[in-house]
Amino acid sequence: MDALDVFKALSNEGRLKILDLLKDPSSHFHCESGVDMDKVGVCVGEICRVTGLGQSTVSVYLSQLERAGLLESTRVGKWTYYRRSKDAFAKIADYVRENL
Amino acid sequence: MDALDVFKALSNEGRLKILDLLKDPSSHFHCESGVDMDKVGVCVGEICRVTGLGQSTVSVYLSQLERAGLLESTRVGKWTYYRRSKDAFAKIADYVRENL
DNA sequence: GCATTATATCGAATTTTTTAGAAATATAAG
DNA sequence: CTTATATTTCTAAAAAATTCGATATAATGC
Repeated sequence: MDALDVFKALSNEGRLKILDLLKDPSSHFHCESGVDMDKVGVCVGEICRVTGLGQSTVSVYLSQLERAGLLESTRVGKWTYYRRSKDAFAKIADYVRENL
Repeated sequence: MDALDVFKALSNEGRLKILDLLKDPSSHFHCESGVDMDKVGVCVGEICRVTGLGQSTVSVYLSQLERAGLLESTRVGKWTYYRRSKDAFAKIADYVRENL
């Protein structure tokens, strides 16, 4: 885990907002293609729609969050679904408690 | 606690280095004025000397870290001694685990 | 093949952060 | 009160991050 990358990813309001929305996808987003958002994640376009941020901005944000290990993604057809990493946040909490 | 301020404070290599050095002051710094560094903290000039960073840079860094609640300071005579906050890091760890 | 849709990447303008040097402030010592 | 030292604040230039629109890539359906 690159702590600096993680903290940089977390030091932006828009990215924190996305992380928060992704805690409970089905209550914030809806999905045309019928995948289970709570399992597979949410596609880029939906995140744009809900946050009001531009498409390229959201795409970059999601890449940063994924590179830092906070999100995971799966490509299904033309959609890329992003979801929260299952254990990243507990690991970060442990890191903060033990190493920071 | 302003999480964004905390993560911004943590998203810089120099500031992370300072936090690390301040974990064990007496093994990295020495003190002319004879205060107990492990209790009171380390003065700005010493942090400049050890990190090699400019004095105004270090002063700004320390202010940012203090504003985010990660450091505390005490002025004694002409020196300002900075030390790690006793419980900030456990609180941040809890925040990450529960709210992020 | 071509048109459409979703996402990623590029390029550029804007904003923010970083950082150093200079000036200002505060304290101590003579 | 003057001088020396430690720190903070001011200023400004350089570097990095933000953000958008345009373009490129990838997948779908005709």
